[in-house]
Amino acid sequence: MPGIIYLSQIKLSSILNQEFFSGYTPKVAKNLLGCFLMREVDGKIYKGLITETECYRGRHDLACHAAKGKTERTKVMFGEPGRAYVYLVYGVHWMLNAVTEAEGYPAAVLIRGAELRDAQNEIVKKLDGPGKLTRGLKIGRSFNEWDLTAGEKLWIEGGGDFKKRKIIKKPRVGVDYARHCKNWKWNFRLR
DNA sequence: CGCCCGATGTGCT
DNA sequence: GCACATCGGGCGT
Repeated sequence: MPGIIYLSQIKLSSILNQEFFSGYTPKVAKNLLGCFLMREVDGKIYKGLITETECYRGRHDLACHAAKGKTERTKVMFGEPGRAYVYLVYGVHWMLNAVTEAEGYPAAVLIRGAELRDAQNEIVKKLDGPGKLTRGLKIGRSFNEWDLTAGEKLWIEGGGDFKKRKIIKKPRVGVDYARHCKNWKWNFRLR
């Protein structure tokens, strides 16, 4: 299992499992802050400390793609938690989401920002924006429906002391069309 | 900082 | 066929 560090039987870092993703989406979105988005490319492992996430939840959420029902594109959001939902916006940018909640309930967390860190945990590059993030980590359509809990190619590991850092809540980005839902403070950012 | 607009897959008509 | 989109880079203020 890649990336797991054990010290005197204490698990310091671990791959997030399906149970983690099966929770209430705003809570999962907040808990993902400070976790590490891991990506393996040609045998090299890259890690990004997640700094910004956004919650999309249920058919009643007009900003959520599932509000328009289950389609070929959105069906993965109705599936099992812990899968990746990857789609294209504006014909240019790939968006990486983690599917959440119980199977059958459509919801996901959009990963909007991360800090690429080296082995010394120093910031190498800021991937501040969902499109920049997928470009920086070479994530594209092939990862749609990817099992993020398997610990291969693309997965997420629990963070350390991130809960001590303050979380800023704001309305979601780019969803002005979503009527009353656009005001919901479901964008979460680490300060 | 704000505005503009490319570039194209998706879903509806 | 066509309107619209979970954006980002570039340029002007």
